[in-house]
Amino acid sequence: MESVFEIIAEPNRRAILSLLVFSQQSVGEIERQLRIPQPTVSKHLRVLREAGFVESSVDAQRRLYRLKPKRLQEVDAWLAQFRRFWSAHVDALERHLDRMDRPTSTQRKTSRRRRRPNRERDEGETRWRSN
Amino acid sequence: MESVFEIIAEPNRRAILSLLVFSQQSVGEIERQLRIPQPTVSKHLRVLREAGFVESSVDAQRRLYRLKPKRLQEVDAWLAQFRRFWSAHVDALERHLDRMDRPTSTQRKTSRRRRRPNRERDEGETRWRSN
DNA sequence: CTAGAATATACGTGTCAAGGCATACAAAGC
DNA sequence: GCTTTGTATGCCTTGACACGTATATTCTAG
Repeated sequence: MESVFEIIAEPNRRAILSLLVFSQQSVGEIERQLRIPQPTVSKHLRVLREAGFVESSVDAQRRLYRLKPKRLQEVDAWLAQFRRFWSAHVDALERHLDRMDRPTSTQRKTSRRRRRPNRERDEGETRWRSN
Repeated sequence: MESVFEIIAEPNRRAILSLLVFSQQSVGEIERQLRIPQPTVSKHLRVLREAGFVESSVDAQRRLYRLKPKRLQEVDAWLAQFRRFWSAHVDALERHLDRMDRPTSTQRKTSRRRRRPNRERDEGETRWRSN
């Protein structure tokens, strides 16, 4: 469980991180807000701390945990490689919509655009180059 | 294994996604580039497809897989809540550096700034408000 | 010094998913 | 038809890891 992604795969850990975005919190506060048993909270905090997502300060018997940005930025960095793709994809979608027949008024007469082979949706496969 | 984060927690799956950013690929091509046994590749592709990360087209006996942006954008959306925090944190760091003694030339004489209680590094806790 | 509050850790258990291997399925080419 | 190529699936084992419960640790207060 070293990788950033395995760490944030756990829903409770993500919840904890989301909590800490606002301000530092003690274990008990986290426990109460998220309704998670205390040992579970402590274990997740340990994982998060050892992974460098959070750090803690001692305040009497309390421990205050707060966010550290570095590791989450790693996720952001990994995601970066796909951003180019997104914009390209959005452009393609727009071009596609532009090519589509609009069911609005002032409809063109016979200008049927060339149909794409066949478009079956979601989870389906698209037959492509079967020539 | 429904959540976006569990899906991308698997290193091979992340590798596959990174590959597909450039262009669509057949199972065999992925297998050869990543040096992963073919059944493993197929299983991961199945997971990715059912989760909506990729889609496939049939090309003769090949299947060409390509990226779909939506799910990865969900990760980006989750990450968004932390971006505010990052900039705030960077600002704080800058202010901190400004307050620090610079070990450069034209050094002040005895102006030792107040030491923070004790600062033990990495994984350590910071003693805070123990008064 | 004792009681209690806040947090951490240990241990046992169940679940789930990844990987290896064999095999099934499908289309192509001869 | 049969063989080859490309891909999917089934079964089994193994290893993480999350959780619950109990207990240890540490600090405070009185």
